[in-house]
Amino acid sequence: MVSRGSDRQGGFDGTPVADPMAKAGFTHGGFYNHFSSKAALLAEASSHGFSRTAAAIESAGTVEFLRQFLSRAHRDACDEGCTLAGLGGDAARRPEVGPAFEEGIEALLTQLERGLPHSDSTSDQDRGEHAINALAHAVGAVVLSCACPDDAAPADEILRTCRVDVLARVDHPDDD
Amino acid sequence: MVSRGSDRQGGFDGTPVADPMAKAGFTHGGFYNHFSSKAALLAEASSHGFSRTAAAIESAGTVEFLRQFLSRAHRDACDEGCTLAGLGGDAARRPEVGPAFEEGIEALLTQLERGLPHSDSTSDQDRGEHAINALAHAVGAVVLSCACPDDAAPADEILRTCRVDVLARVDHPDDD
DNA sequence: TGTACATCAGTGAACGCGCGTTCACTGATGTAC
DNA sequence: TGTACATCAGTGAACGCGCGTTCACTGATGTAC
Repeated sequence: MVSRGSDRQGGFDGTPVADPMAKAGFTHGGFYNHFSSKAALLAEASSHGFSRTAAAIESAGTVEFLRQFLSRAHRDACDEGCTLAGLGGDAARRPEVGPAFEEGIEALLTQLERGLPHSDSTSDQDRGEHAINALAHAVGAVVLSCACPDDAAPADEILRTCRVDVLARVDHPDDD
Repeated sequence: MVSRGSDRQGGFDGTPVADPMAKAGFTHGGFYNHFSSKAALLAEASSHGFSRTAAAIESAGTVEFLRQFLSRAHRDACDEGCTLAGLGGDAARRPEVGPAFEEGIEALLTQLERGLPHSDSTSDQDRGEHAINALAHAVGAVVLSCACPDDAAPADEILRTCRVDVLARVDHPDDD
């Protein structure tokens, strides 16, 4: 199994502003030419992350998006890439990102609701519930899987089991 | 809706060791009589948290535990109490807590697997998968709900929808 | 085309603060005799 | 019972470091004339 990063520290508090600046090829001094504060960067990164997720759903399709979301590759890249993975983390605690998250989650649910396969007889309410359940199930799987240490057996099993279940329910939406 | 804490900061990095010491009625100087480092406190708190969760399942029963887990009261108290809520957060990133999490999650899954209602014909594998799916779905629901700002509509709806679904599937384990 | 000036992204040194950690000290408790 | 001593939890001042933020400065780019 691929290691998910040798130094697992990171996170918002664990990442100095100098880091992203250095990665962009600059020194940290210029940071405040672009953001009013470190928290502002988090807010911007959050809504940008939601936009990218929305674009990914749009281009790959809802079902395929869920499949990729529940892949090992996505989980392993989660620390850097996935906005949703930060949901349970410090992001959710910071008031500055509240609007980005509210908007992002709501848009995400709407998009899933539209994109999920449904029979014609499915009510709007059921569609909404399916979207919520699929998203929560998928997010929980990734979060749980990420929480397991790299070499622990459950990490992959959780992901695999939930991928099978989420996709099965999405493909057969009218079982109860 | 009850506010989930006026200052949402907190988290591991956002909580000085002086805080828990003060809450216990001491000054921060004595901290190192009890823990070798701040990280050691996190590790101890994690495994203690898992123990409490295990005890809660034991005393309330699996189904009732899930119901409470997916209640507003539990979500609102999550910042302080729930170990699982920290899963997606900084806890998962710190190597020191790896063992506590691996052990805790595995024990939790075993306990759920044993406690979930099943018909006699259910295979061991299916039982295991049901436990994983229920846990991931429940964790994802709480994490998502926590990530929504206090007054946002989806916060409660996510919780309610997932509670209904998780409990329904747990009560009728043999639908597919 | 050339000169003067404004703008502004980027630099890197410095400031200041929060907080993890250390440490000399105090005072209470227990034990030996 | 009284005395001397060890132990040890707790105190609070101090240390040191990381890092968010500021700031004077540089150099490039654009514009007016």
